[in-house]
Amino acid sequence: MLTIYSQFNSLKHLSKDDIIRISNCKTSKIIKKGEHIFEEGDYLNGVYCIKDGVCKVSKMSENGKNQIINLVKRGDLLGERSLISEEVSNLNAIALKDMEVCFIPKEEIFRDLEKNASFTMDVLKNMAFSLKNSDNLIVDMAQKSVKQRLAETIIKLQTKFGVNDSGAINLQLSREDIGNIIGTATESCIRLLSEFKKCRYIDFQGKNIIITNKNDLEKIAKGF
Amino acid sequence: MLTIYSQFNSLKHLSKDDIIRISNCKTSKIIKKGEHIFEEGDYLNGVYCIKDGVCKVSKMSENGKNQIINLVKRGDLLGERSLISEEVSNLNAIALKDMEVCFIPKEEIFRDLEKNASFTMDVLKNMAFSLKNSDNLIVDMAQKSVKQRLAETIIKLQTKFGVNDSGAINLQLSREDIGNIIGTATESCIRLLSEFKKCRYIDFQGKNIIITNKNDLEKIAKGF
DNA sequence: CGATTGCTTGACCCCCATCAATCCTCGTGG
DNA sequence: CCACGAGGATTGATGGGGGTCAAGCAATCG
Repeated sequence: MLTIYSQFNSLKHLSKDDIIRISNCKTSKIIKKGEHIFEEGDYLNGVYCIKDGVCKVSKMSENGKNQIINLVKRGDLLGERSLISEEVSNLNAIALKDMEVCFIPKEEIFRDLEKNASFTMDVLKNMAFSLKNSDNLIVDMAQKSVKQRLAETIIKLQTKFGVNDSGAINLQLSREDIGNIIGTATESCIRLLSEFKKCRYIDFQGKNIIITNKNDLEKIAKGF
Repeated sequence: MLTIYSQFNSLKHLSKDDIIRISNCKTSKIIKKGEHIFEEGDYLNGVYCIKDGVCKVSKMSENGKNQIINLVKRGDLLGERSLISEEVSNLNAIALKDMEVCFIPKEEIFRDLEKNASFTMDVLKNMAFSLKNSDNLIVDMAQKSVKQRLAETIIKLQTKFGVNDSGAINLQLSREDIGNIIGTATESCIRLLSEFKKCRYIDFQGKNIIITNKNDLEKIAKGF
């Protein structure tokens, strides 16, 4: 459901000097859980490189409902898209855990884009990859039931964030957030989660989710 | 709703020589209405440049339902995404009118991408633009009602394809296709269209749609 | 001129949004 | 240390949107 895989990890194709230059950027920032990195309408004068933590990337619909488009974690870049299209951001980025982010000014990025063909190609490939994921997400949103989407989302969350010692998905999400990922009301989301628990597909550790029957969960995601 | 605007018109930044070289490509093909240009799983050894006609780009969901992701017309490129990520296509492209397409082999595109920085940057910008549209579409699909999506789609179709002499949207779409664009059953789509007609927001010329009250249609699209 | 395909309308019912009430949990201050 | 308040989680009740099946109608085509 979510574009789970690490996007925008384009830095790996930069030369060693480039990486050092970028790592030494002066403006490394701490963002606390719940604070936003940027908001819809902000002009991003660069991109953010996530050194640690996780944030949700979301957008308000015209109906006033919130939709989470992506979850971004350590090693990902943030704001690349708006920078390239040279527009204000159309998305909000809010920390789900305390974060450490490093700001890379526009000029440095564009310098790389101009001089470093393999960096550009890599950005291009990541963008192509994101685009494919977005297209898949459109299809899922349009055609799948809430139950299917929830099952798929749980699986993808585990794939992306892994599990802790108890086997629970290694990311703290409120029920509301989960609802905003799959595009449904919080209550519907809760009801389905408790149904999944009754059927022993999942279990809880506090609010966190433990997948106990991945097979059946996958079947549900595919519509059985 | 749809990503209506011309994407992938990256050719404009190519040098004159490049354009001539590309225009002289030998493999120009005629595709008849209803035929497909490529299918899910096809390996695209290049991109298609649409010289004339319109095609729908769609994807089957795991439920077996069809979702139209985009409509592509004269001047657009097709298959750029799969080429860049060097994967088989995840989409189907089927002609809605008779088409003339020109095939540009992979090697030529990659030659341009390597040598022509402004071409690459332009591809990048188009990709960023597509990505933004896809994100918006995700939000719409997740949060808006079918009625809202239909209203929005009608407006965008008119913006993209213009109107003919009678003021009807200049593109022949079956009810099923419209349903597949907004992600709903054909019957629901028909019912809403006839409701819109009763309310005098739209009218029909044969099967084609004429917008008679764009204002109210826009209000509906925004949720009033 | 049958026959196939697409359009339209009706009936039915389930999924899910919404509103409301209660419970739980955790941080804060007395 | 406890009381209390606020925000999140949960459960119930309810109604409407829209999916689905079915039947009739229009139109296009060999």
